[in-house]
Amino acid sequence: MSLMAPTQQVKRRATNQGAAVKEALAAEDTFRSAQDVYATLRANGEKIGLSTVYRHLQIFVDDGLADVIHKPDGESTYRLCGDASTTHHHHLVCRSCGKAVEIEGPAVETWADKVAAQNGFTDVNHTVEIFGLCATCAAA
Amino acid sequence: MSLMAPTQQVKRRATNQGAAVKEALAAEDTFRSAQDVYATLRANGEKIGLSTVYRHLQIFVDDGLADVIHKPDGESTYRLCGDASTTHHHHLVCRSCGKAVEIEGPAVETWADKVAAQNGFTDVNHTVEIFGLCATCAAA
DNA sequence: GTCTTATTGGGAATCATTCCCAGTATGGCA
DNA sequence: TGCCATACTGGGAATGATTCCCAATAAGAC
Repeated sequence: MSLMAPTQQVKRRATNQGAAVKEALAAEDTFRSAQDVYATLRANGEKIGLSTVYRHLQIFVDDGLADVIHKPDGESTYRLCGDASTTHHHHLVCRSCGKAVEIEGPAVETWADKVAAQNGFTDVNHTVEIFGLCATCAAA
Repeated sequence: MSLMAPTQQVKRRATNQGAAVKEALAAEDTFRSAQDVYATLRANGEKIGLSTVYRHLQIFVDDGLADVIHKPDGESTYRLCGDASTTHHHHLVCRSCGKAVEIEGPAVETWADKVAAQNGFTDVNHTVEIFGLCATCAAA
């Protein structure tokens, strides 16, 4: 989402908690809320605080390691994304299980820029999320 | 955004408060938060409660009179939209002043549907919002 | 090992939004 | 025109996610 220049890595220590959060996210290819990740970690016996989970999630986003999407109900959900920072992309998200598929739409990008320019808008970015029911959830 | 069948109007009374909220929204073509609308109304001497503002805003949305967009920070903002219910459209929003321009992108619609179908997703809908700085705000 | 300081976590604080419910006002009806 | 059933109102409590604060803890450099 950020339009800043590539975030330069700040000095950052390697901690168990940070690794745990990353692992939790890596375990599934779905968008998960901070609360959810926290619950999972605790249930897993991990010793970690909620604040810390939020902190790391935010760091991942800042570092371009994770994508965020805000569910319609306002909750923020996170997911690790391979080369998210290098490849701008969007998501097709299952509104039931959260499973997400990365999608690209070059046409959409150019369309967005064009429309913005035509209306005199600058410093533009956009959000495109497609919600639906994945095959699995639809069958259930 | 809803995929339901056109909401059938429930019996609904005409009240001063309801009218006031609608007027407040109609006064400007920008997306405004409930808190914002509430503050404006009160500042304007209107006798109305915060709950009531939220209530009417939600009603407008349900009735297809208004559009909602969730700002990246999670706050919900509302704006009256002429024939929103009949014409599916998106918005180009100024991230500074909230001013919004209605835009259409037939290509985006079909693209979204196609991508979803290819991935086995059903019951699909999507959100597309473009944020930027309008000419006025950019100049300031 | 020691020291500097980033990191942690738990509880308080914030904030938007929702809930609850007794009081109020609208619309229908006689 | 007056009355009644009930939709609407609003203030404060409740909720829930997220942020803040800060003393205790633990990386990592020398």
